[in-house]
Amino acid sequence: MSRGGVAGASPAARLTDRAWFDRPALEVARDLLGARLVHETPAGRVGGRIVEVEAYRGPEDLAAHSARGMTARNAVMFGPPGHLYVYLIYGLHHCANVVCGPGDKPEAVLLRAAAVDEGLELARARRGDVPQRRLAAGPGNLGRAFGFDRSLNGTDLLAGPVHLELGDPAGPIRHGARIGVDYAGAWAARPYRLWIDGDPHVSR
DNA sequence: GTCGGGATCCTCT
DNA sequence: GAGGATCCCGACA
Repeated sequence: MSRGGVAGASPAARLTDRAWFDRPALEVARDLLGARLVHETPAGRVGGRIVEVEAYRGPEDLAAHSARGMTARNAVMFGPPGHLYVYLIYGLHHCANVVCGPGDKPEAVLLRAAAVDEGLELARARRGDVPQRRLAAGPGNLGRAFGFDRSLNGTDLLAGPVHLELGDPAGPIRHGARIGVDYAGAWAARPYRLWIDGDPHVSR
């Protein structure tokens, strides 16, 4: 049942199985809850447990960037799974997605919130003086706390500076409508936002 | 070349 | 709860 939890004495192993990402976004989203996200830079490491995500389905999902076909911006979504798709939103915030599958299907999981438990000083230097629970609450804040920018777009999660360590969620998983995608009609109401119930690090 | 909108966040009221 | 910040990207002429 365990997917390699982080609670044990030995440190969690880096996820290096490409096939793990080669699944529908909803499956990957569920398994990302409780996993750790780590970004290593010359300035240091920032790591944290993922507590909130949103799944974006293939091109039929009108809320997904892949809905209008491949462009220079979203090309990473159409590439192999297990890569990072980073884009700038509102000219201010970098949002990070995990590209998944299955196969060539351009699905992805938006990382919305994490509980930072490593590199707190570095994360605070990037975010300013905010409570620990808010360091990476919301996709824009998460991107800033982890030091994500467009130079990381297309990064291989199996070999690059950003990687994942699987773990189990510390509470029940809840589902709800995605945020900020009202333009997508009925797709906006689908319960593709997943979070760990009761976790104080969730964005809303 | 120009224009308009966006998977957000923070501050102020 | 409302509105501004801020700029890349895509659509269109």
